Amino acid sequence: MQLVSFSMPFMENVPSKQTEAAWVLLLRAQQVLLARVEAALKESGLPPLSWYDVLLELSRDAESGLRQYEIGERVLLNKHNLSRLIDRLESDGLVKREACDLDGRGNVVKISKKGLQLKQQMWPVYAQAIQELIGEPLTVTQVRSLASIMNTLLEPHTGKSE
Amino acid sequence: MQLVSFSMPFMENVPSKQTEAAWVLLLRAQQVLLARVEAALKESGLPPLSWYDVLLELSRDAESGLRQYEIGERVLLNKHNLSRLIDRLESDGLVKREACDLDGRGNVVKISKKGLQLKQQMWPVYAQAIQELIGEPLTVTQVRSLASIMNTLLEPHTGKSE
DNA sequence: AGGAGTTAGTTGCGTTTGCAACTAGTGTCG
DNA sequence: CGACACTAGTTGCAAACGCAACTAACTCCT
Repeated sequence: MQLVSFSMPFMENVPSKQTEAAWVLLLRAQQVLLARVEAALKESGLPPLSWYDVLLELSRDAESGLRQYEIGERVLLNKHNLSRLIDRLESDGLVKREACDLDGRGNVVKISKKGLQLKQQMWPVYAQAIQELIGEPLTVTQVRSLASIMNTLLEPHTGKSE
Repeated sequence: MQLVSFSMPFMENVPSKQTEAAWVLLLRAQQVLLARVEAALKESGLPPLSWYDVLLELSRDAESGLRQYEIGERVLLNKHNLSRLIDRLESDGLVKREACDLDGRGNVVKISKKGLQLKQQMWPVYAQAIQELIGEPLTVTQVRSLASIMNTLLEPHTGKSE
């Protein structure tokens, strides 16, 4: 068997075994953690995480409200799904769509009293899950390291020089 | 404003700001990365990642095949969805269900020639995406750190002592 | 042996997602 | 102004997912 320990130009795009392993672990861990969070919410009779995400963003601009596309940007949801997610939130009385003066096609979404209540009701459950799943198993250093790595992954250009 | 810098018993379940931030970043990063991988596959006219996952596991036991529940364990997919995922794979001729001698209710799933081909066709696209998304932006140390942290998250009991 | 409980896998149903087509209002540039 | 390109949001349809109910076979226990 031939060992190739030097870097070969035509292999540049192949991930190392370590990289591959890290990816697989990231995939699995996120999958498991997310499932646990969703399970915790459901166990408490609460709606899924995506609802919280939207409510949280809306609560940050409770008076002025947000355009749908703004929510989409913050929550990383495409407009098709968002449109219907807001339908559901609205039909549950958690948010309210209002016509937008400045832009006749769009609308402004505002969170309602009930929406704020639900958000506050979800937070403790969510918070406890985060603490159990991230805060407790990891050291403070690891938490910092995790945040830093995820930041790099989200903005690859701030990463290592090539 | 009152600053609380010492640990208070009744607040144990609340994540620190850092923990919360790390979780949000993890959520977002994984979401973005996964979407990019799926997009890369689709761009090349290839099926979604979940197909690769299953084909990969099956290729590891190509001759003997795997029971469905075994696949489910490895790929972290519940049986409901798995059953239908295998339906799709089978109707595309990528895998084949065979009656199981040892257990009359179950069946053994084996990968086909065509399945192996597809798997090999998907790998370069997948591999390049992993390299671009993980390998390139991160240093070797970060990759190792990422793997270690994800491992800890998957098996909380091997984490820090409390 | 035989009945209770358990496990493997499928199926039906309602919800959610993704994709593409569509409406309607905005902006731009001649 | 008026044609063209663009953006915000909705809707229809097909695929995928989650849940619960179901069949069938295995295990255990007496």
